[in-house]
Amino acid sequence: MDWELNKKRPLCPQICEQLCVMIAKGLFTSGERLMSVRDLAVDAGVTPNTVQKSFEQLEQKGVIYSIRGSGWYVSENTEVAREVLSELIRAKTASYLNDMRSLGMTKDEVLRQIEEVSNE
Amino acid sequence: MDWELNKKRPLCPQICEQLCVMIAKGLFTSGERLMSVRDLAVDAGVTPNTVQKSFEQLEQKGVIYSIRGSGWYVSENTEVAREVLSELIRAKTASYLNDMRSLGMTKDEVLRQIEEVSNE
DNA sequence: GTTACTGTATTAACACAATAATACAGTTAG
DNA sequence: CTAACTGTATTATTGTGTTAATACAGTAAC
Repeated sequence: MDWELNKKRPLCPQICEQLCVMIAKGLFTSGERLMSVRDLAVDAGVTPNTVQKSFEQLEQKGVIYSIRGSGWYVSENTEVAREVLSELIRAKTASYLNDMRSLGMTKDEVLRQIEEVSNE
Repeated sequence: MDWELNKKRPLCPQICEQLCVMIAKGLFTSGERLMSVRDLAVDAGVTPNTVQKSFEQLEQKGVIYSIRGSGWYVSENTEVAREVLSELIRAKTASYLNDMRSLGMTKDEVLRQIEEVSNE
């Protein structure tokens, strides 16, 4: 699995995001066990510490849960992952639009820019 | 002047961006003197240190220049500011689209999302 | 029951952005 | 000339995200 983490952004939230995407896509089903903290750390090229923090944050949102000594598992309700993802997309879009507005761009100019950058 | 700096993002680049916007908009003309490092720091609510760094970065790009003991001035060619701004907008849009792609969004879904968030 | 895996917790170290407090050096206006 | 402004440089401190190296505790399989 390729994590292609962006080194310019904090790694912890990126791992959270990618896990949500995978659950939302159905790559992991309800109750399924995830990779161990240590294995995922090696796989993603980060420290176990960072993975542990990511898992804890997803746990707090109800996306996954842990069984001490056994592993981390996907929650019964995978809809939670989809909701977390939707909100994330909405927030990132709002942030992007806010940035563009600060740079003096109108909505139409933004849309044109997206078309332009898409065709590269 | 309201700087409305986003505290979640590094302040130095934000000051650079806003200055470019102002120059690009023609609020400052060629050869015009900018606010002093100290005054702008008070105005924007940051340290003189941060403003100094912002100015130096813009100087390196050819947007402004300094006369020691006198002040900072807008370059003769204000087109440079517009180019810097264009590239910034392009980079931010590319980064945003990359994020959306990582979150499993297609271009059309992104466009729809922008319409949706715009109407709030 | 032992071994090898799990999650969990703690402490130290590092890099980066920013703050804070100065100090030094050049300019400009009175 | 001098006083009050400029830009510039230096050093220390803070907060955050991350790495690193352990240690402890629970689970599962042989």
